[in-house]
Order: sequence, then C-alpha cells, then structure tokens
Amino acid sequence: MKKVKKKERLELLQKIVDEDPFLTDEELSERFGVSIQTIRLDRLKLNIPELRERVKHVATENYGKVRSIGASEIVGELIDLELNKSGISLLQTDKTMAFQKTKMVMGHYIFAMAESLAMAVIDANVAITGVANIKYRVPVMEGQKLVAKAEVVRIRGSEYFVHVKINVNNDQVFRGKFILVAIDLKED
Amino acid sequence: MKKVKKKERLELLQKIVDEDPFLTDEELSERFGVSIQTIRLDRLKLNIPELRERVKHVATENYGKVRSIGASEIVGELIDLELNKSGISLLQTDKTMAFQKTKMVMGHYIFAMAESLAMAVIDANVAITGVANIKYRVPVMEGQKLVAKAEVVRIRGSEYFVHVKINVNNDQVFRGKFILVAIDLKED
DNA sequence: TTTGTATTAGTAGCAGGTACTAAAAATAAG
DNA sequence: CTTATTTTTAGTACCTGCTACTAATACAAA
Repeated sequence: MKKVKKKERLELLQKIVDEDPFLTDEELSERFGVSIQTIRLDRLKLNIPELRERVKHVATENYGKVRSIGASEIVGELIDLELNKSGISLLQTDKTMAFQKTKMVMGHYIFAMAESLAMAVIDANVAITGVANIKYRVPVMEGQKLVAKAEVVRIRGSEYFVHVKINVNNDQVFRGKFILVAIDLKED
Repeated sequence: MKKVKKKERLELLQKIVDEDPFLTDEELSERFGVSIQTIRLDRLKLNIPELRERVKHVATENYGKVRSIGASEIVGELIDLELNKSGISLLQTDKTMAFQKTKMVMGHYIFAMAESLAMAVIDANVAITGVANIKYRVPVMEGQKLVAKAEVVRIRGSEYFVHVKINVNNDQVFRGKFILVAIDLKED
C-alpha cells in the first residue's frame, strides 16, 4: 500500500520478518503493495529463507530452549560432581534471561541454577522442602558467567542440607541453604 | 521394520510423534515398515495433523512459552493487584514444568511465580536482594493450579518486604519473604 | 534515445501433504 | 474351505508455498 523505494522496503521487510516469521510471500506482497515476485527477489537479496524454513527454525530453536529452563533437570552445565558431597556448575547468561529495561538477570534463573545443582549433588530422588538464608548480594547483568558451587553440609536420615554459592568473577552474587528430602517412588 | 499389529502401531505412532514432531509421513512409514498410506490413515484416526501443522504448532506455542518463563516479567496470570499492597496470580501447571519421573513441579517454577508476583506488586524498578523463610510444604504435582497471594508487609525507604504464599486448593504449598530494593535507572 | 535497474508475469517443478477411489492382502467367521 | 470383514496398498487429482528460471515491461538517468 505504501509507496516506498527499494532500500526502505528491504529494511522494513527484514524487520517485519524478524518480528513475525509466520508471514507468506503473498501476505508480505500485500503489505507492501508489490508483487509476489518482488518479495521473492527481496528475500533472495536479504538471504531470508522461505516461510516453512523460518517456522521450522523457530520450532527447533525453541524446542531446545524450553528444555533449557523447562524440562531439563539441571540449569547450567555440570562440570564437577562428587555425589553427596559437592558439585560445580556453569551458566552463561544472555539477554533472554534478563529484564529488557534493567538488563539484570531474573532471579529465578539464578535460583533455578542453585536449586537444580543442589538436587544434582544428591544421589536420590529428592524434593526440596525448605530453603533458607537466600541472599542476592549483587545483581547479575546479562552476559555474565555464573559459577555455582554446592556443598552437602549435613545428612540426617532422608534429609539433606546443601549450601549453594554462586559467583561472578569471584564475587558472590547469591547464596542459599537448601533442605532436601529423599522420596520413595514405590507407587510407579 | 518391526511387525506390530495395528493397535500397537497406533499407540507407538502417537508417542513417537509426540516426542519428535518433525518427522514426515515417509520417515514414519519407514520406521514402521508400512506404506505411507497406512501412516496417513493412522494419523487420521488419531487426529494427528500433518508435519507442517505440527511444526507450526510447536513454533507458535513456544513463541509464546519462551516469553512466559523467559522474557516475560510475570510468571502466571495476574488477576488482582493493589500497588504497594497486595496481589494475586494464578498459574496452571502442566507436564512441561514437572520432572518426568516424579511428576512433581520443579521448584523454580514455583519460586519464579512467587518472585515475579512480589516484583509486580511493587510500583518501581526493583531488584531482589534477599529471600527468607522459604518453605515448600507439599510437593506440587503437574496439572495442579497454583494461587499466589502477595502482601507488602513493610516499606522502609527503598526497601520493600513482601510475603508470598502459594496455595493449591487452600493447602499452602509455599511461603516466602522477599526483600526488594528499588533502583534508579539514570544511566539508561 | 539508449542503457540500466527495478518490477512484474509466467512457467515448470518440488515437498509434503489432503481427499478420494479402488484393488489387494490379511484376518476372522461361518 | 469359503465367504465376509478389516487392514493395508496403490494410484490419481489437487493444494500450498515455495525455488529456479525466462521474458516482458516500467521508470529513470545519461
């Protein structure tokens, strides 16, 4: 509908497709008031793949991403583990984990990292029943690399007490004590 | 390749497609050692849409989902809010939030719900600096609906103390006290 | 007017299907 | 063993959203 010259159109096209990857060439051509062929040429020039490829890309990408704070059982990369004793994990933060305005990493990512490491060091099916003394000492900014260290400080029957500390460049940004309880899974 | 009867094949097909939505009918037919037509009939019977629809579904679903525990600023649905006083949010849990083995909802979802509600009730740019007295009293099972209630109990300068309780059917499953600090954003 | 770029039109072919018809094969029932 | 019924294959026409290619047309500056 709008009459814009090629250059503007190319920029706009890139932006529109980035924002909404679910548009067909036909819909795009209507949006720009040009022919389908022109849109195809534009995509070619901009190296924008066809709709189906774009959709597939979004699907596969998020398929992995949801698992990374969703279905995955450990947030971060486990780099050292001594069962029932200690463990270390790494997490590279990025903009998807941060508030857009403040660029600060959302607390629940840090918490998830700590919690999942605490559960990983215990050699059993466990449930978290209590957490104490959590302190976020410095806000974590997007892009910073987190190092979490967990230590099992006490085991009392089926109860485990785990301390987790998270650092950025040797500065502690988080600490917390987790109480975990081993559970049976007989009814399965 | 395997010779299984129809009924088994239907169950297996459902499971395989659920696990990996990116398989064409042709690939599926090879996997089962039957013709493409048979796979089509099976999909019809099971109401499984075609590959492209499945991929699109994954793409659009996760397009939203990543925002819901990723970029979104509130986990759950905010249903009531009195700024600097109180707030209520709802979260319908599902299998993607739970451990596969135990069907228990992962703690960081519960924590994320509480934390984001705590931040939402404060009318400022805030950072969490401390959390205390967290108790998970009963494990939450997938499918249960969580109701979070937050209450601002004290404001001291730029510090806010917020209590959050989460219930399932009037049974408390979580409680925690959050300490938040308002921050300036001059350098933006 | 010529030259060049931008745009549009049109065709063949592809992947991964739907929707339909029909035949062949396997299984169950009499 | 022979029907009857179910299950599986085969085959065709058509669909969407393209790619890849050729050719014609519009617009603009030299």
